[in-house]
Amino acid sequence: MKTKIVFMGTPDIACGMLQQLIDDDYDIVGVVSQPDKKVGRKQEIKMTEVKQLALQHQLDVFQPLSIKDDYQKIMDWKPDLIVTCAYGQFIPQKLLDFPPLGSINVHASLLPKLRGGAPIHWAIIQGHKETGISIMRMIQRMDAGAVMAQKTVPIHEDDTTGDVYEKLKACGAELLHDSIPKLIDQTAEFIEQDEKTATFAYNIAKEDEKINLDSDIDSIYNHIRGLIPFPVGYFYHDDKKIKLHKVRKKLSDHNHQIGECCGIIDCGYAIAVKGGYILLDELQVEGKGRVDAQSFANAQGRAWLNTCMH
RNA sequence: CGCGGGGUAGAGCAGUCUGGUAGCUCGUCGGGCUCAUAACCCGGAGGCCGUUGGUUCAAAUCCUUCCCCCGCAA
Repeated sequence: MKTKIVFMGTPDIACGMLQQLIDDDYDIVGVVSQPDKKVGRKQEIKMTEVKQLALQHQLDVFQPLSIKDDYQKIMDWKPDLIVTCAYGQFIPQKLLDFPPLGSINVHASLLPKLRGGAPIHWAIIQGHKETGISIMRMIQRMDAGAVMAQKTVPIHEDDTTGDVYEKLKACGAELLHDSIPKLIDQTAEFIEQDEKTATFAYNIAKEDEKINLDSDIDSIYNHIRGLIPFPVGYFYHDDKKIKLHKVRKKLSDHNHQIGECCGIIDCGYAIAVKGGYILLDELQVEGKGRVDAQSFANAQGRAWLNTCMH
């Protein structure tokens, strides 16, 4: 008899895990996701990525506004196991304890480091050289349950959050594929996390997206690439917001002011900072479209030469 | 009716307030210079100035209809 699983997740990365469960042919008795939200200027209703994938496979989808009191339906599905990944709500202990095989979570960091909602972003912003996937038992405290499996993934110097995200999505699916059989045959070993070394990676807040040009070049570069492709970092020119979609860095001595626009260097639009230049390859001025460095330099960037970003 | 910016040559923009010859940088094509070049010089092609209606002798520019793109807020 196939193991009955309820999957709970919301954004795209969770789709990697759900897809793996589908490929591994488990009996997915239901999928739980956050309620659909209105997005964009037109406030159109958008289904969560997990819901879209679930519907493609004719799976039952449940979207409680608050799962705190609204989870009877999940128990009615009678799962043997609950698998979550980036669901977005705290799940009641009663529900976590309900499945015979328990409830596990796939988290994109090497726990106990970077507990929370944005582990990939913060791993890069903080300049980590590696991160990974952890699969652990769910408990009430966020990402604090005993770990049963971990796998490390390297972060290269120029990786963006998008790059690492892709690696972790694949890595997570693989680890999940290997882990569930161990739960089923009771061979899984759970190791408690060391609370003393726990760190946190809370969701990216508005103020986290503002790039501080006064920092050193590595911190700035890490900060920017950690926010690519979403939500994207920015700084200002006068009162215009400049979004940074694609950048490089160039270590170099110079006599420019911090934030000064220096025109095209190595095919990128150069902004002087402590220790070198941030080379913008793709940027976007508030109210305008996304453009490459050369296009920007042809008009706006030319007018801004010798003025400063901040 | 949430607030705001914008639609002008293949790309990025100026010009709009104050109506009167379609402009800049890049690309592209041709020619020149050079040992050579992504450099430099000369020349050319390429525009219903988003759409509808109006005002005017005359509209990219002023008023109006609709469409589309973007930033913010949610």
